[in-house]
Amino acid sequence: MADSKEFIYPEKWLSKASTGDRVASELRMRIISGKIESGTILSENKLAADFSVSRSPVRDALKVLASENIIRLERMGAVVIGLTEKEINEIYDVRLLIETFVFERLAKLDTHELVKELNKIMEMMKIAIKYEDADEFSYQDILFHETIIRSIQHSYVLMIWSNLKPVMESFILLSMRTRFKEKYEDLARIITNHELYIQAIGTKDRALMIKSLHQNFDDVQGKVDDLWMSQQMLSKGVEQEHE
Amino acid sequence: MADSKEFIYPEKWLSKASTGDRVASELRMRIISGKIESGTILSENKLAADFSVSRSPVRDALKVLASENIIRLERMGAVVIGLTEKEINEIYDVRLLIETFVFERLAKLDTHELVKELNKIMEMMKIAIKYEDADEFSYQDILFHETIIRSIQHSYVLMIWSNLKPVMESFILLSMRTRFKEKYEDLARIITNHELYIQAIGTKDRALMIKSLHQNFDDVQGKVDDLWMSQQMLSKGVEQEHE
DNA sequence: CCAAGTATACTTGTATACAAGTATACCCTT
DNA sequence: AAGGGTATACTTGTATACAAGTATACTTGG
Repeated sequence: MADSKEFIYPEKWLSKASTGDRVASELRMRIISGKIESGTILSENKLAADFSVSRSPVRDALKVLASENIIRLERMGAVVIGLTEKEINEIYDVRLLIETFVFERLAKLDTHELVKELNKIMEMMKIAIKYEDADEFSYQDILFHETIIRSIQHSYVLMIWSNLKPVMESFILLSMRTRFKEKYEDLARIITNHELYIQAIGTKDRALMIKSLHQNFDDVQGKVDDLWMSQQMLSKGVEQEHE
Repeated sequence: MADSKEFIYPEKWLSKASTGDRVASELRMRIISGKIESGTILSENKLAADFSVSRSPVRDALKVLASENIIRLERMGAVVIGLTEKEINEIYDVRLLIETFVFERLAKLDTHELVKELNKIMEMMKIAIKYEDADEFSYQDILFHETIIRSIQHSYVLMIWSNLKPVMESFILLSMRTRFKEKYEDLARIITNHELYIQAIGTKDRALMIKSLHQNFDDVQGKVDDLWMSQQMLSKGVEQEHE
């Protein structure tokens, strides 16, 4: 899978991944970042040639991306859907839905171990900030939420998360990379929000949980939108003057 | 894909399906019905031989079933998970989650067309009962809920439904087939519940909606359990005397 | 008889080949 | 010149071939 274009998905996250997974991850990033524009028609043969692999892993990748709702498989070619503001809002609807569900379950469980685990992740996130490692920060951020969701051991809620995760991951990865460069001060607030979330879980304070959840979302959503749009503009070849 | 064993998934639902889809549908039915026991290890080669197809469609099928959480892909072979009572409860958790979400959205929309559409489906269901067509009844039942979910045009909620649907479909299909034979009187109550549901949507009466939803679930869940277990027992080779 | 190492018979993942179907473009006829 | 039909260059879906890795079983040495 050697290729001329540089890859934007972290190599280190693909240590044990199959070629199909690699193609899927990279395509996903290119679609979500806007490098591949919404509406584009992807051909299995063309992609196989681009990535220097056979059609088999490409087919696998397209199936995966279709199940994530960022492309649509049609008779002739796969049509790129991408992430518009509408889709981003929808994703957060679903996250809100499952995370509140998870919280209700957690209220009935012993959350001691979970809180400990989450605190560990927080430490990791802080170190990632210190060393300006946007990818690592994103990884831990995703892991944070996944840890919470896994803790209730609900296979079908976990299934929803698994379907959402790759898109979330790409989205967060891209926005964090931008923030680490342009809005470094945002990160402190993200940390604070997560700490509120942990506190809510520890004390089983529903009101606090809802608050931190919304704050988290508003933060990510509202503030990110600008970064987001600017990044998509950027990728569409609109050159920015200010060096 | 000619085979000695008879298929339990309705042929007519596969009119335009690929071989991979056919294999997936049939395997799903066999797993959920208990014909293939939980814990069984499936091999791509063996399945390909069983269904008289190549490995390609079998691979596709296994990937689909894995995404539905009824098998688990491992290093050597795919392990059948199946549907225990735990999974069934979890599925209904998720249905409750998304259907209540959908209802909240519907409260803000004009539901006139939707109600009309749902009434049409109800008529179909009644006719299916009249002609004792369990498969058609199941089809319309699934369609009923899918129509409601589709109506709010939320692609990511629809995605959740799409992931859940095949398993739901198989489950409902199996339990309806049993009911049409053994508990024919249940069907009238199902109709009543659905009519309540339509009424709730028409009047946007949340309390009524919750009530009919729960009634529907309690009905399907509580009462079906016996049928269910008996059916699974049956398939495990426990021969019943009473002809 | 037991242990260790090798050989074998599996497994999955990727590549390639082939068949069937579809849209496009070109050519021929009117 | 315009319309219809055919040819072609695509597309996807399935089958087969091959490579790399893993568990099991057997054999061989102690």
